[in-house]
Amino acid sequence: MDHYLDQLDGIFQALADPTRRAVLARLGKGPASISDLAEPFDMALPSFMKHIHFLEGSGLIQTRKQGRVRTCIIEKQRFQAVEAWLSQQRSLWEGRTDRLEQFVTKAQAEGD
Amino acid sequence: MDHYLDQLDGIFQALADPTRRAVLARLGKGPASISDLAEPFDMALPSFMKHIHFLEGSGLIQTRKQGRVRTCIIEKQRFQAVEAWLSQQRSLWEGRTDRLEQFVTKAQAEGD
DNA sequence: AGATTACTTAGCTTTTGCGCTAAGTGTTGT
DNA sequence: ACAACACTTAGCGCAAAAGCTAAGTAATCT
Repeated sequence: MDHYLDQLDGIFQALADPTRRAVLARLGKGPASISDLAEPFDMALPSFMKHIHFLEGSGLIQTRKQGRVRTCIIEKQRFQAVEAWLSQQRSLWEGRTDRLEQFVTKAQAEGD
Repeated sequence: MDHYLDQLDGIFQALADPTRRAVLARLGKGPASISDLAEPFDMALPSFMKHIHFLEGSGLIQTRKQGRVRTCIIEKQRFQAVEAWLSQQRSLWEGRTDRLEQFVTKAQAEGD
């Protein structure tokens, strides 16, 4: 299950930017096109696109182009890497070694 | 409760570096001095100190100097900002608006 | 066909992150 | 007193992040 903790650098880095977190919040409600996502931000489109690419590179979103429109969707499973890391960290405070395993097992059972 | 989500930039940025996550993992087991913390890393001390300062600046650790030794401890409450954000994000997927509040209330009740 | 739309690519600038060395400060051990 | 220890400060260099403008491509509309 090590792979849960593998790409944390990129994930946390992606989450460190408020524009990108806002995009994730928007995508949490459902898919959206680049234009729709970019609209609230006072930013040139190429600049905004870099955030989208960063999010896609970290695996937190997926995108697909149909015609001239690229649609973005959130990748919920990716957030489990963060939850797993938090859980592992917590297990250290609590002096347990079984919590990460519990979390992962539970998450899988829930089909999340 | 907005303050839970306020300093996420710094917190996520702090977590985006493997050296810093390793330091947090070490501190999860208990306090340690700068020298102790630095020992496993093949890095000049001033470079390592920057990581410590970053962690302290983000509020994830606290430090105190006694004599010539600076001791670091982890700030567990700070991790709640991450949990709160995750919980909020999840509430979007699930179309609820009450989950963050539930989480914060529960965390406080546990005195965590 | 031609115009408009929705990105996309290329390239530039500024700021920040992360490493280094060299030298400095204050504390503790002998 | 002096040496050793545990940071601390100052400053440098390189790479990546985060913004911009200008120009390009492909799809869709009229």
